[in-house]
Amino acid sequence: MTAAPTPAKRNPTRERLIEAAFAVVAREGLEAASVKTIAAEAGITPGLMHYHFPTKDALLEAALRRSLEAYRERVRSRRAVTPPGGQLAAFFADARSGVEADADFFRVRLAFAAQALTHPGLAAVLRDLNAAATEETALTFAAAAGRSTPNDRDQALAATLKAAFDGVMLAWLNDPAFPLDAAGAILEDAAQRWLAPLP
Amino acid sequence: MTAAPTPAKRNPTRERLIEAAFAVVAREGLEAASVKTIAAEAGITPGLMHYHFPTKDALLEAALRRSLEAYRERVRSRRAVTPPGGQLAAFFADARSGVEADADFFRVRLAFAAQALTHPGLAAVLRDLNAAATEETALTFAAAAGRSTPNDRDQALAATLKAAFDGVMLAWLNDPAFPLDAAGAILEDAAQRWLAPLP
Amino acid sequence: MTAAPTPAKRNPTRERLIEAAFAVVAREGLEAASVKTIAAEAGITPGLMHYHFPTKDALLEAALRRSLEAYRERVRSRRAVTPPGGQLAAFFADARSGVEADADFFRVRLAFAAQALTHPGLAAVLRDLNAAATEETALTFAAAAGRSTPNDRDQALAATLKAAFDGVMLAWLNDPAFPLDAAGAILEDAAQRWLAPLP
Amino acid sequence: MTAAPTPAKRNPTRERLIEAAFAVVAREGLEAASVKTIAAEAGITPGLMHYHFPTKDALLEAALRRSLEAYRERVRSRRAVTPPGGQLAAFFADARSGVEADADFFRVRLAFAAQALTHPGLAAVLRDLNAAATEETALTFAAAAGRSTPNDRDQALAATLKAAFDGVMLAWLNDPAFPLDAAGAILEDAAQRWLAPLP
DNA sequence: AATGAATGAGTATTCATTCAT
DNA sequence: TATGAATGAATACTCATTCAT
Repeated sequence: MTAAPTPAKRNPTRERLIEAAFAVVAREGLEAASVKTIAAEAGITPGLMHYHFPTKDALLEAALRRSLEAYRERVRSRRAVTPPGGQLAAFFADARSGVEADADFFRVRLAFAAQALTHPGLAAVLRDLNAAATEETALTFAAAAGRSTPNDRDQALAATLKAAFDGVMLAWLNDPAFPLDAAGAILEDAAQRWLAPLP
Repeated sequence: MTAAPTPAKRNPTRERLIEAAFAVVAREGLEAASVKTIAAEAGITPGLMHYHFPTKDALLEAALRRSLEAYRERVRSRRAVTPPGGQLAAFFADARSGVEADADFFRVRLAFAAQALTHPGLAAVLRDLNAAATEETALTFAAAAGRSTPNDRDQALAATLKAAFDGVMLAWLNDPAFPLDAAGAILEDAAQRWLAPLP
Repeated sequence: MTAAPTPAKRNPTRERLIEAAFAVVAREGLEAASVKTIAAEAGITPGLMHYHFPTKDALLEAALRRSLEAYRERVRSRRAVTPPGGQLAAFFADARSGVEADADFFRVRLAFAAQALTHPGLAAVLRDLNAAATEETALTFAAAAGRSTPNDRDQALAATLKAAFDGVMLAWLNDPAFPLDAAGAILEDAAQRWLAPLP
Repeated sequence: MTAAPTPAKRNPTRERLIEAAFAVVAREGLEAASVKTIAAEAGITPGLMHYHFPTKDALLEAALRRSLEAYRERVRSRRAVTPPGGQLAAFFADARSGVEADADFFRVRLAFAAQALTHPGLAAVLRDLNAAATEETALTFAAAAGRSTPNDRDQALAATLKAAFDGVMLAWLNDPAFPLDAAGAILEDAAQRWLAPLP
């Protein structure tokens, strides 16, 4: 009895294209992500891209979707292994370590976010996946506050902190001198205060 | 004795080009900001652009610089008219109202921020002007805390809040359902707590 | 003893391809008749086309040949059932009704006629099959004039009327307001006068 | 006092493009009329074509329009110089000589007629210009019959003969052995009979 | 007999830039 | 200052064909 092959094994060229698109956008930006460049990165012919994807934009969207899903998966798996009580600290440690580890991911997301301002289709993808990631984060905060399901405050906090971290990433990507540690501390304070308001 | 003419009067075509570049990027994004489109917006011929600017990128950089200077000027003039004691509240009211009022400015900045990831020249411009804007904001926070010059904590807070607001902008531009009011409250809390830590 | 299978039964895929090519050319024109489109119409894979035909042009030529043979067959069978004396009237009634009934056939022929101007191979096919169809028509005219074999005048009349009807088709296909009835009457007059010149 | 420059002198590149498009379509067919080929024929760069015409189709349409206008002008000027009474004979002599002289023009028209079956825009152009040419021919027939303005029968005859001649052209272009003289005689008979029906 | 993947040449179009006037 | 014409390289995408399976 043979196990079902993974998607990557079932269609290796398609996977290589998605990874190549991600790599090129992360390294050189969306502007440089021509079909020719992506195909070269994937080691294939430009024409073949259009066999696997109807359009260059379809490939880029697939790459964005894939990278955001991977990000969400990382957040989820961290939550699963973190003991109750340390959730909030773990989130921040995580986010801050991710700042350095996942620079490529944020770079790609920034590129798409800028593009999305004028591409409604892309904007919808970003919106959907941001919502999913925010929901994931809200669960973390709810758990930190001892709730099993997030309430409105948890949702708002999750959306705000996610957006704030994105902004911090943007600033840090542009200027490595950005005070990352202080930013983490400030935002962590904000989260704690919001979750447990003073009497 | 004749007064020095304003820059706009001294070289009206150059000014029109800068304004047109800003308008096109704000409305249609960097991708659509071709020389042809910008020239049409300015009411001139594409060829003439190269008389006033050596390259298209030089024009775009000028437009970015101009828009950031305008932003900085707005922040500065607000600080001048705000009575001491209300500085912090004013900053937030201002930033939050600006969220809606200055959407074009943020749109343009986001477009350039994405571009800057792979354009060192642009990145330098953004870095310089971001630093200036942060400095301006730090002065506001210092004043709110009764200091005449900002200390390190003021600087870090200014950098963080500026970045956080940028991220909130990004999220809100992508999804109008973003909880803008809650984000403002959370970040204001963070600022107050940071400026006046509990004993 | 088994009867010989019809061509269509002997090689159904090949037949489907020929019919699909005809359908696509009739509906969307030669320009749109790509291998991909024809294969989709036939419900097969583009690659398979090259198993049944060496090139795309060979398939198109087969489709043209097939459609002209079908047309010739229709003319022949009409002649067989038309009583002597009514041949001429039948030919015109037939041609004029064919104008509306066989629009697809004419559409395809027009497309190929244009193509044939620069494709000697196609031109030869059209020449051969036009000659056969003209011969068929000449027999009709000879019969109408009481001759068992066509003479030169019958041949010339057949060639001319066939060409004239083609031109009328072309005009009518381009502009449905074309006076089809008057054209039929004019050409019928011409035929009668030519077959039975005044003394 | 300088005379206004002719259009050709005022914009020579545009004119060269129109002539080159016509020449390429006449010589090699619409299929081969790529921007690259046309530009090479005109001695310019492909990119420049798009400076003078928004689209390849716009250029081809201009070429078609120009050639049909030239044809109409030829018909008109013949009518002007032909003495009354000889109009009909002149028309046929003319048409038959045109068969050989204007082969390029007919070739181009056939190519466009085939294309027009699936291009509504082109079809409209052909319709308009065919109507104008038919109107011109109807004037010739009316004059031959001693009328100053064409009646319905003149119109129908003009439309029919024009279409019939187009069909004859098509046949003759495909097969030089086509009996052109007989066709001319047959159609001339038809015209005379239609214009002056027997009592 | 049939598929799906791959290629390489070809398509129209856009672009920043140059330059003579 | 300003224009209009011109270039050459780049763009996404299509196509007929090939081939291993």
